[in-house]
Amino acid sequence: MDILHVAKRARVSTATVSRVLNGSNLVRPATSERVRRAIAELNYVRNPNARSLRLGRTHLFGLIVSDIKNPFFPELIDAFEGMAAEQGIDVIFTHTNYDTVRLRSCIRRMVERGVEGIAIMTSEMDEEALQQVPTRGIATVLLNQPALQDKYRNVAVEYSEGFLEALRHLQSLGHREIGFIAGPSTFSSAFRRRQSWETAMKQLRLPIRPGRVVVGDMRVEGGANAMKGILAGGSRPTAVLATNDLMAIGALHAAVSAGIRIPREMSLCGFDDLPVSNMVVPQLTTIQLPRYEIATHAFEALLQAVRGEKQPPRAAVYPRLVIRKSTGPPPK
Amino acid sequence: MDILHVAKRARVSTATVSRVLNGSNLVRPATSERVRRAIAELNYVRNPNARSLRLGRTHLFGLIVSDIKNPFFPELIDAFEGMAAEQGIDVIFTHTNYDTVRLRSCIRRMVERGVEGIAIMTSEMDEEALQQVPTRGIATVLLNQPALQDKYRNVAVEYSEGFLEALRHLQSLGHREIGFIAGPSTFSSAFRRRQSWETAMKQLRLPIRPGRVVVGDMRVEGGANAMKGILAGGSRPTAVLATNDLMAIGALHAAVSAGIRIPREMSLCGFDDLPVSNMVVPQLTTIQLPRYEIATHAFEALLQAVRGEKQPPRAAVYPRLVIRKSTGPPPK
DNA sequence: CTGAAAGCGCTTACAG
DNA sequence: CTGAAAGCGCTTACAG
Repeated sequence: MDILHVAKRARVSTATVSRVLNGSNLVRPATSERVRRAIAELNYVRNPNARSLRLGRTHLFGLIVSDIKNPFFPELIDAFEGMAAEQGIDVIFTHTNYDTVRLRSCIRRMVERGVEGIAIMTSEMDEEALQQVPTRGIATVLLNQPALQDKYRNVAVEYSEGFLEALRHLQSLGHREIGFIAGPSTFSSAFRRRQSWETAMKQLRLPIRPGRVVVGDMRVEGGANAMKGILAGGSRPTAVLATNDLMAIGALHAAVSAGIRIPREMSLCGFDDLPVSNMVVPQLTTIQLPRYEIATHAFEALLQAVRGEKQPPRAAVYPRLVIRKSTGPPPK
Repeated sequence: MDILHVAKRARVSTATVSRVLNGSNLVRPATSERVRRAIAELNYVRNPNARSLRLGRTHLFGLIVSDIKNPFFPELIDAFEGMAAEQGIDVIFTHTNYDTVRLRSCIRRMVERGVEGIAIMTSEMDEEALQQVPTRGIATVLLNQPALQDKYRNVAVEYSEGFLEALRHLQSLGHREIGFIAGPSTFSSAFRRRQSWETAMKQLRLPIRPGRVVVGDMRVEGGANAMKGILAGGSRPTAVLATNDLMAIGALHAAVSAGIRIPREMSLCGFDDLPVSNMVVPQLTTIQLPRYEIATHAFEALLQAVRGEKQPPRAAVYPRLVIRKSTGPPPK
């Protein structure tokens, strides 16, 4: 009953204190001033639970990512949290570790906590886990889940643009024989990237040779192994594209260990543009996934939903090539 | 009044529903079962605000870091969040961007949200910003703020151990002329690291020469510039230690650009053991700051405080050397 | 084992 | 411009 303390000290009713707290303009300036002083003197902070209970609003968003240790996410989280802070919204944060079961419990926790919106920025998805959400009328936005975009807000990633750009770059440098380090096709995003690569290859009439596509585990090690596989193969490609930067870096290590100089003897291109890709020698040419934009679209979608504004046209995000030092003309 | 819905459907009072919800054992199994069914059928989720208001507990912790994009933090956040989830505690998350003013508003937001504990894992600190916290009886734990450890719980980092170990390693390899890339002494952690380096140098009777200590901005660029400075100087050290990995990587770049091979012509050692340090070629020898342990100590301290357990002996964390490929014997 | 009722701290129509 | 009072959804002594 803390607001009562303030009220007594300022010799007004709790209603008046509440009005001051909420910036109502139907309080006489002098009264308002008295209340303000009492608040300051008492170092009063209002109880958010009572307020939320009364108002039926929590000003809380939930943010779920796969794995905060994956350097893809921090910037996204950073941007999301920043925008929320500006709107007076707090965010509770959780990660699934790429585990669908954990996804469910993450969602449940958020629902129980009474969030008004959830951004599920994970690559793994489980439609059943989402069932509990719409029931409660909680706004939801997903990352790159085209299959679900009729039911939930979605931020789509248009991979093909990025691959086309990268392949054009390589082609203009003179490359034709281009390998690909894919991710496990059980990861929907890895699967989608591989498809986009193939489409782009065909569109540019570049040959897709058997043995030129090797699968890695999405981590540095996997990239190194994949590169070893490529090098062990018969005719060696003059350029290699990797599904993500971590594997591109692994591939770089393997190539260097095998005495192959990058880019003089082979060009290498990653995908994501993680901060690391700029710290490695040679700095990695890569396709940048615009993380900041993803965060912005996701947050805006939630904000609009919560405000009851009509749903915006589906948000999409376009990867772009960042040319650095790991690509160059093929050896003669 | 949603619990009433459940009560009606199960033909009991709200008190009974509440008891079932809270696992009270004074409910007849049959009744309990009926209530459970009603809850499931109605897809009921209890209102956390009403509950918290009544109980006076929020089961919410706050976590403040400097900058989530700094690779030092994600693992810490990850571990903290994981332990919280296990205890049924949610965490609201915020970052200061190394800005003391933002620190204040971060703390304020957390206090207003009613967190039961705050972990302030930032290098910058502002004692005044903390004033508002203890007033409310909110448990607080800081990272490496020895000056404040009588008033707040603190996780101390014992830098000297790490530097001694690294310097011994270099010394045993045959190095005597060792340079240091320091951080701005306005950063308390950079200042502390520099002091520890000096102490360790003296302890091992290694010479500290003028011009061998260069200051960088803690980022990759700063490290590169610092290394250029060192190379421009007269007598070149055979080994260089950097205050953090990012600057060590910058130094590596600068050395490579200058045609200096690492470690053959110069040894390089970082500090932090960021994931990047293992991805760079050559892989970086570095002093590992145990992020997971920091998170554990911080969380435990908060948990104990909230549970009213008596304060544990001050927690400390010891950096350890990780030897990789960037250090070796000095050139003849 | 179960229910009626008070109360957690706030906000807001309603009345003046 | 201000106050008295109801009510947000829960939990828990109290009484039975």
